[in-house]
Amino acid sequence: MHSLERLNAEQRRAVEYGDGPLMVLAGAGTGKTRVLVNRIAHLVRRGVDPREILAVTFTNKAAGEMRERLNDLLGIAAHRMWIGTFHATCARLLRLHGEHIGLSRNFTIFDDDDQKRLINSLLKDAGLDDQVRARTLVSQIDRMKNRGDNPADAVGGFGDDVLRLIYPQYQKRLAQEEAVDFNDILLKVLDLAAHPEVGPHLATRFHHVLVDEFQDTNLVQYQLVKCMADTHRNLTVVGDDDQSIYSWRGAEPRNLLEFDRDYPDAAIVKLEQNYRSTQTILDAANAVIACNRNRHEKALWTESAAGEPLLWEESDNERDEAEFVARAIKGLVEAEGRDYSDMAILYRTRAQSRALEEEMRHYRIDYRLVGDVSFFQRREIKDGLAYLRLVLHAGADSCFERIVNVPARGIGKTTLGRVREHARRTGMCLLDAARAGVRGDIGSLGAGARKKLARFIQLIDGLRDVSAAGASVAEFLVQVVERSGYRDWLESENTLEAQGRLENLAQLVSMASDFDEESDGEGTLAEFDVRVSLSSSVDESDGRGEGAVTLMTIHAAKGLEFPVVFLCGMEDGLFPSVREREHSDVQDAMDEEYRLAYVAMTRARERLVLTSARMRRVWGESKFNRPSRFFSHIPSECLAVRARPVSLDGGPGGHGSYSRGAPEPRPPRRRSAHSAGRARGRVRQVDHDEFDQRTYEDDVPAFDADADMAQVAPPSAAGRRRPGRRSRRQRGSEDSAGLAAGSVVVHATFGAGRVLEASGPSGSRRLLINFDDAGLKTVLERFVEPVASP
DNA sequence: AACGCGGATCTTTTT
DNA sequence: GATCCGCGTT
Repeated sequence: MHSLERLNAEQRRAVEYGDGPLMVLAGAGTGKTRVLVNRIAHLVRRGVDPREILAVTFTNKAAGEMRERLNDLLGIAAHRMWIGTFHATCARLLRLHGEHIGLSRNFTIFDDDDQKRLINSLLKDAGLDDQVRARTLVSQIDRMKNRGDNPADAVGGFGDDVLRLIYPQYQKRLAQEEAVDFNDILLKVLDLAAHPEVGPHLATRFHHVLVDEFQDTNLVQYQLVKCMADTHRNLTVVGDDDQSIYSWRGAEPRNLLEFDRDYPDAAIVKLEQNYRSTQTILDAANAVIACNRNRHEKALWTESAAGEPLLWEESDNERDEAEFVARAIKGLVEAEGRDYSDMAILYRTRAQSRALEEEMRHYRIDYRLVGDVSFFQRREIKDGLAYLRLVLHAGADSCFERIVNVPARGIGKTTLGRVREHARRTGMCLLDAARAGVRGDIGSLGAGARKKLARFIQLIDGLRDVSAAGASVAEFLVQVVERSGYRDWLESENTLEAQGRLENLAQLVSMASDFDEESDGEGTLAEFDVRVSLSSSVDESDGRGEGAVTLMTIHAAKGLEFPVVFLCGMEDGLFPSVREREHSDVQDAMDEEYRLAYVAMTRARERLVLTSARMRRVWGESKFNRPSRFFSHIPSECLAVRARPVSLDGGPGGHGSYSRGAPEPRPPRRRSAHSAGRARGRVRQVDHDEFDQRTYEDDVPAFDADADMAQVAPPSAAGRRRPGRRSRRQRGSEDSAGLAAGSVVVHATFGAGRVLEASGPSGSRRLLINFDDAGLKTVLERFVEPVASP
C-alpha cells in the first residue's frame, strides 16, 4: 500500500471509495491520472477480478500510460483488464460479438479521408457534386451520429435534402465493403447492447467501469457507459468541465456536470490542490477561466512558490515570433540548464507549426512535431493497407479503385469505366467485374486491357495465397510491396521523396512485426488493419521526445505538462479563433476558446511564455491582428511584457543580443488615434491600448533570449513585492467581503488607485483599478489593501 | 494513359 | 502556400 501514502486526503477519498457511482471533479494538475490508476489498483487489491474492470480513456496515449503504471503497481494483472479508448474498446467488443448484428469479423474502418472519397464519388454519381461539398456532408453525418441521430432524418439544414438522398447510399456502400466509420464503431455497440442475447451479457460483463475525461464524452458514449455500468452501478467518472475542449465533436460537458441527475446517489470528490504549476501561472489561468459562464466553480490552489511571471512577447510577424521562441529556447538551455525536452511550443492551429519548425531548424534545435500529417494518412501507407483490405475482402471497391493502377500498370480511365459499368449492371464488386472482364464478359474491353487486368487480379490472388499460407502480417506486407511493384517503382523514381515513401513502408512493416510479436503470430490482417485505423497521429509520437522540443496543438497537449511552455499566436482571430458557423452558438464557441486557453496555460509548470505577432500570413495573405483578448484578463502582476527589441543584430546562429536597458516606449499603435479621444478610465473592459501600458513598467523582469537571462530575471519579482502574502487557506472569510467599485486601494507596486470594476469568483476576484501613477491595471484582489470604501 | 496546368479550397481543434 | 481535383494536351 505504499503507493497510497503519497496521496492527499481528497485523492485518498476518491481512491478508496467503495462501491457505487463516484464523480471526481479534478482540476488541472491535481493528480487525476494518479487517482484513477490508484483506484483501479485499489480495486484489484480489494479482490476485484481484473478481467471485470473496464477503464476508458480518450486517447491511446492515456490508455498506454495507464496500462504502464498499473503494470508497475500490480504486475501482470494489468494485462487482463480492459483499458483503452472508447473506439478501441468498442472495436474489441465488435470483433467478439459483431456477428450477432451482421458485422463481419474482418470489418474495416473508414477514416475521414475514406469517408470523403466515398461521399465524393456518390455525389458525382448523383450529379450533385457541384451543389454540396463532400466535406460538408461528412461533417453533417458525423455531427448527427455523435448525437445518435440518423442522418437520413436530417431536415431543415443546408444541404439536408442531399444528405437524405446520399446517406442511405453511403451506409449501403459501407456495408458492402464490410466497413464502419468512426462513429459506427460506437453505434454498433449500442446495437449490441440492444440485442436480446448479447445485451444482457454486456450489461453485466464489467463489474467496475471507470471513465477518464468524462466531460469529453458525447451522447453516444454516455449511453454506452450507461449500458455497461448500470447493472452493477460501480461507475467512476473523472473529469474537469473547465477542460472541455471537444464540444465541436459532440462532447457534452453536461454529462459530467449533471452526473448526479442520473446517479443521485453518486459521491462527489473534488480535487483542487494543484501540484503542477507555480502560483503565478495558476493565478493567470484561473483569471482567464473565471470569465466563463456556466462553470462548476472550483478553487484551484497550490503550495508552490509564486515563481516567475508570465512573459508576453509581441513580434512583428510570425517569423520573428518563431525566431524569438528559438532564441528563448537556446537562452533557457544556456542560462538555466534546461533540456530541450523540458519545453513545449503550443499553438491553436496546425498551420502555425511551419514557421516555428523553420526557425527550430535554423537554430539547430531538435524538435518533434506531434500530430504531423498522420503517418497513417500518407499515400503509400494507405495504398499498402488498401492492398491488404482488398485481399481481405474482395468487395472493398474503394480499395480496388485506389490501387488498381498504383503503381501505374496501364489500367486507365477507359478500362476502369467499363469495369465499373459492368459492376453496376450486374451488381458485383469491382474485383469480380474485372475478373469477368478478363474472362471476356465485357465486350468493350480490348485484349490489352484484359491482359493488364488479368495481371492485377493475379497479383491480388497471389497475395491472398500468401496470407492463406499463414504468413505473418509483416511478411504479407513485404510481399505487397514487392509483388505490386511498389518497391521497384519508388526506387526507380530516384528522388528524396520516393525514398522517404519507401522508408515509410519499411516502418509500416516494422510496426507489423511488432504486432506479430505481440500477438504471438496469432494476429490477423484484419486485426492489424483495425489497430492501424484506430491509431491517431498524436499517439504515434509516443517516442518520448528525448532531447527534443515538442511542438503541438493545444488539443494534443491536453493531459501533458512541461516545465516551460511557449504559447504562440496569441492574437484575436487566431486564438481565440471565433468563426460564425451554422451549427454553433458564437458565445459557446468563445467559452470553449477560454477553456482552451486555460488548458494551454495549465500545461506549464514553471515558466509560461506567450507570444503574438502583429502581422501574420494566412493563406498567403497578410492579416493584422490585435493581441489576444486573453491578455486583458491576465492580472498585471502575473505578466511581464518583454522590452521590444530595438534592433536584431547577429543573424541566425550568431549570438547577437536584444538591446536591453531602459525599454523603448512603444510607439502608439494605429488604434490609439481614435481611442485617444475616449475618456480614460471609463468603466468598461480594458482594451488593448490600455493594457499596453504595462509594457513600460521597467522594473518588470526582462526575459532575454540570450545566455545571461538568469541574471536579468530577478527571482520571483512578484512574490518579493507582495505585502505579507497569506496562504489561500487563511484568506477565506475576508474574500467574501469583496472590494466593490469605488473603493480606494493600495498596491505594493502600482501604488494607490480606485477600483472601477470587479469580476470573477471570490477565490480569484479580479479588479480593474485606475492607479494614480500607473494607470489602468487588472489585478487580483488579494494583492491590494483596502484604504477606503466608496 | 501519362503529364501538366489552373482553379478551388483549405485552417480550428481528433477518435 | 500546399494540395487536391478536373481538364486539356501530348
